[in-house]
Amino acid sequence: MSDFDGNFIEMTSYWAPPSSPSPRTILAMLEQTDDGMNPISEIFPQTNIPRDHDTDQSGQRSGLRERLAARIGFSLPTLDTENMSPLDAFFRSSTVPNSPVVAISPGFSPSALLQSPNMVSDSSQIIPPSPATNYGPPEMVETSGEDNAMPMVFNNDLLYQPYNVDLPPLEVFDDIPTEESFYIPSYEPDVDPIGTPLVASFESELGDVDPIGTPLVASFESELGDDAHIDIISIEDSESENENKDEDDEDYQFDYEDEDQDVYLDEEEEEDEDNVALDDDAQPSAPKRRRFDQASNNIGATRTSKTQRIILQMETDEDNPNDGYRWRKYGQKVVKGNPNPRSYYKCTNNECKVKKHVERGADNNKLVVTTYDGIHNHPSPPARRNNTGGRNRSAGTTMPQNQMDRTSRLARDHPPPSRTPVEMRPFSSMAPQVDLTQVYMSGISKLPNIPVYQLNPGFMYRNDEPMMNVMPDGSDVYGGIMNRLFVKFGVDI
DNA sequence: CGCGTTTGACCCGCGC
DNA sequence: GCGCGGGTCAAACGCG
Repeated sequence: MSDFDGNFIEMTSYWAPPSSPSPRTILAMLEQTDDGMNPISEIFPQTNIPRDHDTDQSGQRSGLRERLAARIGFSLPTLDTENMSPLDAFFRSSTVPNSPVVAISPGFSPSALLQSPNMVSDSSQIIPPSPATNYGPPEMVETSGEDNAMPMVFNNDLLYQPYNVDLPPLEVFDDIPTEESFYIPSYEPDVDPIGTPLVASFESELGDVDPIGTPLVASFESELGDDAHIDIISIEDSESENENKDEDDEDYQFDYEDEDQDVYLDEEEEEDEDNVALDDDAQPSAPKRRRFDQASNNIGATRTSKTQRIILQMETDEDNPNDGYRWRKYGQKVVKGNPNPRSYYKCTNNECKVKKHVERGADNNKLVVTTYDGIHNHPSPPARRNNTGGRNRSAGTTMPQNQMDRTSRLARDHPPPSRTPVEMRPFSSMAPQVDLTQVYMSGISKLPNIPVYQLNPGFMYRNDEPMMNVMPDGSDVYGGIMNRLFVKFGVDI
């Protein structure tokens, strides 16, 4: 089965490092009228991505937009990136190519970056990282229009790692490759001035109903407040068990190999074992997982979709970092290879099937590995400040009422870190938080040096009132984009 | 009392 | 077939 039939294509390695365009350049490309989804090759003319299986179309690959238009008979409207302020400012400010440090407005959350995988549905949009963004000293770029701009550090000392994006064979777009693997940079452990390099990996699967979905993660401000910085290793879509199981297994295997090989580059040697555990946990869990929602059903046993899985590793003192959504813990288990228990959470939204599990690294207790499974079909819930009940733990996200007590069990393995109540964090209770959804939607996911980023909590919270700068209509922009992208396709978003 | 956590039992898939 | 291990359930529990 060719990739155009929904099979995966592999593009994991061996690309010729192109020069890196600045975000501005990319944005400019994206803003091109009538061509909001330019093939990456136009942006990265030097891009030379090997295609193992799609030789048939490799020469004629056009942008997603074009192909979609060709397939469905109408043209995809261009995204109005002009209205994406401060995103706009964010990009426009990035006038220095390869700048590892980009000043952005407060309120921007890195979380939206996690939402990008679904958008990268065209292999032609794959943008390999630029070598120019590596091994060089960080540069700071000031935003010209934001008084309260905060630096968002895009790591510049990076190792290339495979960045797998395994996209599902959308029925309507069955001629679109479903898996893409490209490289994103990751931290060089020794050069991180802040702390131990973190690794975050994304695994994504698409839900059948919601090809894109709402932001899986609203924000990670809370983590950022705790010496958190995040690395994104990979984004990949993994088809859940059932149909094409054999093929899935193959895909998994392939991807695992990639990650095993590269993810560990970020980790300390002595943590390899731990990483293996994490990786095992992160990926094969899907196939091993119990039949999906057997009790609840719609998707049920005949689920043909993919579930988006995003795996983040970050350093934070929070056991369950605020990501903007509310979660209910439904289980906890000690998994093999990690003395720290893994906690299982479900999104508290009745109609949302998103789950996540959180665990601390076996060797690094500050390392929190959060695996999101699924895509939220709703926006992040509003803050519940001063709400009835007034339970602190309910403010915006899960904050175990007895977090401190609960973690006492963990304390026997490691001293309890100082934890700041979520509610006391500048962003935590300010949901829905504006995130980088717009960035993602407008193509930032294609930026070579964006997926791996580092946030300096000090900068993040420099402002006492960061939310004042949050883009007030972020959700509208997001919704608008969603509509413009999918409404015409008849996709229920 | 409401809401969320805790925790042991159970389910399920996988590998041997 | 069996054991292992990850994931889930659901009653009990606890906090405000």
